[in-house]
Amino acid sequence: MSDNAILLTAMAVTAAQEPAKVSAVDRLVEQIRDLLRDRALVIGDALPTERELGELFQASRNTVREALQILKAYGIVEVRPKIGAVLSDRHEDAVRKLFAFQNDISPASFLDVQGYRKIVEVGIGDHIILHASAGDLANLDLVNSRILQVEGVDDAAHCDFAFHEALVMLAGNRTLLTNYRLLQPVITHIMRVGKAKRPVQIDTHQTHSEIIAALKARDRVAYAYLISRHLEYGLQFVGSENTRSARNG
Amino acid sequence: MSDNAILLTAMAVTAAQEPAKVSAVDRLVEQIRDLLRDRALVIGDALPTERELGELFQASRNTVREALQILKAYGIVEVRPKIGAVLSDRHEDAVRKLFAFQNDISPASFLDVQGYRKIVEVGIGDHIILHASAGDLANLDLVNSRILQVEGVDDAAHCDFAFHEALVMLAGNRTLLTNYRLLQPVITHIMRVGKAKRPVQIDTHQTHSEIIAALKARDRVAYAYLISRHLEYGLQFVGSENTRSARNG
DNA sequence: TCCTGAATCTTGGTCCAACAAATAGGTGGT
DNA sequence: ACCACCTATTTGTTGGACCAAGATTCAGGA
Repeated sequence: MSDNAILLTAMAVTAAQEPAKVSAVDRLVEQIRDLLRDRALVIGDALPTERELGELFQASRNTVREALQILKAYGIVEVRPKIGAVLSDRHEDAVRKLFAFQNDISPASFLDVQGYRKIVEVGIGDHIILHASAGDLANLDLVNSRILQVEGVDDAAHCDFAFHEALVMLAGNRTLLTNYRLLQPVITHIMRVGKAKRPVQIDTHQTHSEIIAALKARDRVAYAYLISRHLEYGLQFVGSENTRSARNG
Repeated sequence: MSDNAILLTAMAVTAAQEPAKVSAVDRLVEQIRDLLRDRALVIGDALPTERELGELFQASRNTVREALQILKAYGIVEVRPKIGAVLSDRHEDAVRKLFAFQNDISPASFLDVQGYRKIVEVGIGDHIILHASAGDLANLDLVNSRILQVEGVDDAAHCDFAFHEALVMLAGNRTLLTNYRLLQPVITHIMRVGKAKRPVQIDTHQTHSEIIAALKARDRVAYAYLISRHLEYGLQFVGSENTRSARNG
């Protein structure tokens, strides 16, 4: 139940040193979060109206609105006209958006992200080989087959990502999966750039198939080799790509 | 009826295609971001005052303030009384805070996070062994030695984390390091819980030393074994640990 | 001239009142 | 029972007001 409470307490302790001088807006953010917890609201439930919140916590409606903007930026609530603020499940989207914000995409970060993927996707090989069921691997085939059925560069990139995401899923670690998904905008962007140079759906599908085959054969050396080569292969197409148009969305 | 349905659908489609209806606050957020880019401001530079921004973009000061709250939540700007909004480098902190928000801490996620660390910290072994200089490894010794000089559980946990962070740093991948740091609150919390049961600074220092020795010997098998055992060792102390709540004020 | 300290001015923090826009929910007609 | 309309409520946005704190200015003394 109060797992969040534990975390919040820990965060508050680490972020101590604050001499009690806190703005009304920040106070309201905390109070509204407490309200959510106390009332045990679930996704979709509505908060009190802005005026009610203001009266409840002795604050002006403007202050309430500023607090709600923060909660909204955090993906905790969505505000709809006439309805008011409702509890949202957009945390992960908010985190992803915010994370992508800092990654101003440059050729250097292309290399860096691919290096990250290499560490992760090679590293999970052992776990997949030891724990993945035949059904899991068949599902990989299914996900991989989708890339043959799409046309645009955009869809192909998403299918490509879906395959690698499915791989990471098989590692059976939620933390890793969450972190990997954070990079989705960057990774799909890399894939788009690569596929824009030359449409290689069939090649991609073939390479993915070989990777799946290595997993089915429980051949960890082959898997590590194939996935490494696969990730390095994509790099040659993102050489000196000008990506000044890094808009998030 | 079907006519109406078709009409409504068409309207919905056109409305969806056309996101021209955007709130003034969101528009301001974009405009201010454009302003930052156009003026090529650097960290510490000040934005125009709230009143000037309002006049510049034809918006009320309250609207400007709501936009600034969002930018502040994103860690892009910090607002200091009398100075105004200044460009901030707290973006990573904002991401970390937001990320920690969604990750509840439960025994299950303790296990999960340790599993993540195992994948990552084992996975980077090869790179460290291949690329780390003698100076890098000497620096590891230095970081490790600090754990002997602190007393409290809190400081010990931070030193412990600093060592593992230094390890990840040696992987030479910024993306990985950023992701690893996202978990800092959770990881240090795990460490605190473990160390609270029994203070083991000397043991920790000894184990870290053995890990460094394996790296110095460029022995990848020994490294993988030692780091795995080290991470698994910590798990036995976080069995059913919860009750540390006690809400702060 | 240079330093100092007080007066002043600017700026963010908060609140209030008002209006516009949107829509949930009721109301009445068919 | 269904549908179009109306109303009241709620968010969206604006302009203005005041306060406290800090930056700026400026006068006066060494």
